[in-house]
Amino acid sequence: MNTQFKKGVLELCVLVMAGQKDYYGYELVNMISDNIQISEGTIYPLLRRLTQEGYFSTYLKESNEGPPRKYYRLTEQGKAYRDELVSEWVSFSNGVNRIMESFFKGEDRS
Amino acid sequence: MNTQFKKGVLELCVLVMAGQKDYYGYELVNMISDNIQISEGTIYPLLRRLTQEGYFSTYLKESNEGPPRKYYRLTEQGKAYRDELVSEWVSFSNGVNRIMESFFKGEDRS
DNA sequence: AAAAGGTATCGTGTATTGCAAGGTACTGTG
DNA sequence: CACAGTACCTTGCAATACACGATACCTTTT
Repeated sequence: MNTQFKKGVLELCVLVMAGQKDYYGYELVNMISDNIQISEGTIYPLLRRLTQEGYFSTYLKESNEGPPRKYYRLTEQGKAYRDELVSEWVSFSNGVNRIMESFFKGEDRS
Repeated sequence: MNTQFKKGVLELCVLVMAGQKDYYGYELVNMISDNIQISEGTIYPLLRRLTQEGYFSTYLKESNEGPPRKYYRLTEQGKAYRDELVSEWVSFSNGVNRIMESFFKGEDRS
């Protein structure tokens, strides 16, 4: 899997997912890796950065299956940033699709 | 515009576009920037790298509107790489869409 | 209680790549 | 000649995914 495709998009995914309800890190890792090939070492630094930037608040909660889990809650600032990112993503992916479509017309890529 | 979204995707766009017919650099810059905000400083180094990696062959052609144009032709190796990238992009963007869709259900993002 | 295995988090260093900024040079017009 | 438009190129910086490793807790087994 091309690692470059993931740049910025994983941030978008995390923000969108955490906008629905609070998740803990390991849970996000597993949910994302069901759809995209990623490793833990990618998500944890990302969550830390987004928290430092004020987009997440965190709290700990005990678990009966292991150590306490750190939950991530999207702040108001985080919601605004998420909406901005989503909007940019829609605009960008539309641009890419326009390019791809017009150049695949009548092309069989044999 | 989030610069991170573009990582890897511009390479994909250039390869797909040049797969149809030969283009010169300035032409590619203008065509892409009609759909996505980019600058020359992004595309020229990209074309040079892809040429060094054997995905493009180049030739010069005189122009009556300015200096000679350097045309880029996709090699067989380039076509194989392009097809691989396209396949990975389809797989990746489907994964992202699955995540986005499932988390925007019933979400009004007020 | 010691060992093993799964759960959960965090930090460091590296490689890739988009971009701003700047430079070179050719052609045709005023 | 000056200027605008065309066309190409290079350097240095910033962002960030990932590999790798470390820490630590819990439950079950021996």
